[in-house]
Amino acid sequence: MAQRKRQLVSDELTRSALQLLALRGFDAVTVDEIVNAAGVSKRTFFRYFASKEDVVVQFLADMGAGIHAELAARPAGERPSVALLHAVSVPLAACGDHSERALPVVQLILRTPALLARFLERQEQWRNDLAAELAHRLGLDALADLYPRLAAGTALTAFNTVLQRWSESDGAQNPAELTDQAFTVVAPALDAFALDAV
Amino acid sequence: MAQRKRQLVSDELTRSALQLLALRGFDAVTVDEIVNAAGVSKRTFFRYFASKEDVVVQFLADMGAGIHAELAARPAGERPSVALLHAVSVPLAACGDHSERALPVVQLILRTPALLARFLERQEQWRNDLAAELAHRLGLDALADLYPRLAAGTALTAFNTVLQRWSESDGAQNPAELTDQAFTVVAPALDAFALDAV
DNA sequence: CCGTTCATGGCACTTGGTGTCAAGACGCAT
DNA sequence: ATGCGTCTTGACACCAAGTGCCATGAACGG
Repeated sequence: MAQRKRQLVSDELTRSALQLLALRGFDAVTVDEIVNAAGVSKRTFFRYFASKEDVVVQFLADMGAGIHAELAARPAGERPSVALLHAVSVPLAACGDHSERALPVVQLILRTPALLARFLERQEQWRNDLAAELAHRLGLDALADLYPRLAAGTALTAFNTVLQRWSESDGAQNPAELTDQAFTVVAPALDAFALDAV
Repeated sequence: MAQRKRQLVSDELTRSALQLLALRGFDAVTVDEIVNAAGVSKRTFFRYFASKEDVVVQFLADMGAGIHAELAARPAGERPSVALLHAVSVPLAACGDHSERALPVVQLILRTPALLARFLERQEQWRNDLAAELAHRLGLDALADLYPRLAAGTALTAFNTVLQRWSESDGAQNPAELTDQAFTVVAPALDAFALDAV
């Protein structure tokens, strides 16, 4: 029950924050304004979010866990390019399905340097997780071999490129379609190891 | 002459900053300490650098311009994978040649979240520049086609992976060698467009 | 009904970063 | 040498992000 109350406060905080930030831009809104709108104290805000950037980036943070989980769930023998395509497709398709909410946030992040920086920093973590998962799938050493990190990074490059194009087109382009296109370009590198093994 | 004086102040600032930051860590050093060591005012510091992070990241910022210039200088008909390999190799080889100075800075950046974030943010700019240059070389539309951005991002993924491995090995591994290895994995994707054209 | 626990709010404080202005150094012309 | 713009700097005040600390109050269990 205390759990639910926490969730409630957190939700209200992100709601107020995203509304204000999307409306007036990241730098023009102070944390004091956000907490006033949400009806809590500034001190409480920083108990829920590590920084002003976090309240926005957190909103997309689940995607990282989602990609990782999806990759782990793919069948063991699947080619890396196919497994990664599916892993990345799920959250991107979700974006396309909820453009109303997702698009403003994505655009805000991609257009605000401070937010982009934090977002990319988070992605480094995703990349390490994906690399570890790939290494596990292929029986490689995540630290010694270059391939897992390269493959994870390349997949995330495709992810970012799709997100960027989707954002720039104001949601006009279909994320799922863009993802497929991106992976047809990138797949040869992702399967490089598997092909070498053959 | 005023130009040289500016350069002198800037150099002294970066020198003092890097020494202190490498010694005690990014968060444990305040800007006031840096400017005291350099003998200038805090206000002057922020006239030279946009942020505390910048004084470190700037140190590597030239690499971006270097990569771009190198790519532009490659022969027109060269395959993308080869052109990008050379473009990325130059600054990485320079790192290997000056490990004494470069390694501590790279390690500081990769180990400090705030610095990593700013560094990656800068790289987004590199990525756009490289994508534009690639599009120009291949007669593509940098905005409409996915390939240029994917290729630029993939090359930078290789770049980052090499940097990371070099940093983690405390400089033991040879950057030039790592770069070659990374590009043998990644090359198939980089040449995907060229092969399609054939 | 009492004590514990936990989230919150308020407050003081540090630090990064900016606007403003006056003072000094330099080059240049008279 | 004198006077005049220009450019750089330092000092000061100021704002906003973020943290440590402690009192308070509400929910929960005995």
